[in-house]
Amino acid sequence: MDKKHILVVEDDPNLGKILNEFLSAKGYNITLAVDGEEGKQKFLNDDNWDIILLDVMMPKKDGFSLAKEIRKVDKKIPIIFLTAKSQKENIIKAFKLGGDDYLTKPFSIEELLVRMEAIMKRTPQKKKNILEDNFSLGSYTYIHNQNLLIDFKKNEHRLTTKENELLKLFCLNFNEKVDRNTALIKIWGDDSYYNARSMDVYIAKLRKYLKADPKIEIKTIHGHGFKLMILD
Amino acid sequence: MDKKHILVVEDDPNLGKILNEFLSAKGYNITLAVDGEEGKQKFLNDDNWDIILLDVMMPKKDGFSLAKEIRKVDKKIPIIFLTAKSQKENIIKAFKLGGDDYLTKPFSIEELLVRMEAIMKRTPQKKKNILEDNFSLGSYTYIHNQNLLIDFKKNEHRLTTKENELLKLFCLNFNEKVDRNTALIKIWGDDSYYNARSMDVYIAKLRKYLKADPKIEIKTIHGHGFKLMILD
DNA sequence: CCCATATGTTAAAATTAATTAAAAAATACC
DNA sequence: GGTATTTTTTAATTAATTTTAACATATGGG
Repeated sequence: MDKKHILVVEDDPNLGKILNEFLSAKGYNITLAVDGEEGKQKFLNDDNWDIILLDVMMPKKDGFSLAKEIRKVDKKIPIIFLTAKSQKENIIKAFKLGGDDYLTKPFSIEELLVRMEAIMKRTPQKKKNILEDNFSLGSYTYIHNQNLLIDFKKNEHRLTTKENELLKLFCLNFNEKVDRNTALIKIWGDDSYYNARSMDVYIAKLRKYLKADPKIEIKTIHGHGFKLMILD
Repeated sequence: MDKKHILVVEDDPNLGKILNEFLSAKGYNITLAVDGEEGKQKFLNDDNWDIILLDVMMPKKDGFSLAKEIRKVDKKIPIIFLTAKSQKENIIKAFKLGGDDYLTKPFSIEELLVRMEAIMKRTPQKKKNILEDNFSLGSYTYIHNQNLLIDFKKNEHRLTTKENELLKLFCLNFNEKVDRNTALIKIWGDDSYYNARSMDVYIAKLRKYLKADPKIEIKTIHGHGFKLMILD
């Protein structure tokens, strides 16, 4: 799964709910905590967060204190403060504590979203996004940065850009489902009808390249996407 | 290296002066432009910027248009918008254009500073923008400031201006994709059809020069650009 | 079981890139 | 200042890649 994980620490249940619904709908994975203590628990409980949204005024432990504690163990995780007060000193303090942004309530939730995304685009991916140079795929060897797919007889297929991007995406998600939309947006930029048909053409090409090894399969998950896997 | 370079594009001379004095005092190197056109000139004139501050409403070319043009040649340089209006649509637009922050005037200059620093802390250090005089490229040595490409047999290719600019751009982005548009705008000044054809001719010339070492490749990324890389 | 919709396959069309040669423009030389 | 030389651009041809189209087949809900 490559959903981003967001920890939201917010004591106002209304705002919490709105954030949860909106951000979930945008494809994020939300965890909600209702006070600073719980926020800390949940933060420590997982080490897979992509960004943290912190209310400043909260019961038990305020957002600034929590941020300070988070920064002791994680210097890099993006933190955005959400707060009712917006005195200058507070803003400065928020950034000095290592915060990445500071929004004053009431804020536009869309603005929050674009600000989050702006920060995350500058944050290195934590994922196993790196495919080894020589990826062993059944009896094939796949060298993604050379667009090369080599079979056991050393026959080389030089992949085109699109073929390569698609195969790379499948290998990065080996044994996991890749949604049609995910692939379309990542590779084609949008998921229009014709791009979808184009992708189907490329699926066929990849299957043709890979058919020398009957154990390798690009399985169709009807209505959802594909899964590259090896049968045993 | 030492001082960070900031390009400030702001038509209000008072604000320009304040920014200049304050940020200079904080150890930054400031370049001021007073309208969008001049901003573009200065931006293209140097490729060593760390961050850009853009007023939105300006004579000749507004900040959003300038940002769009800047993003054509540099996807990563941080951009902060400074503006009098703060309608929601504008904020969203600013971020969608690839902006990193959006401050509404009048803003606290200290807040601007901490926001700038928050963004720059997430921005990878620009690579040694000045290639070493002797850049080792596979079995070649490339001396960019002498337009010289020397192969392992000490044969020298004297590069023309365009050949040199293109190879330099590829070396500065070694192992990374260089978009066609980026190259066209940086080297030819605009990305018209004929300039694109001209660039293709130069790509062929460079490939010819480099073909003595089969490990060096200028890889085509169809629909996007090129990537200079060394195979292993 | 039927139907609407989604996917598979192949071929043709459209777009984009590579290559080579010739024309035009810029520069250097006398 | 005019001519030779070099550099860059334009043009024309070929090749590669991607998209569109047309038709075949499969899937799952009703």
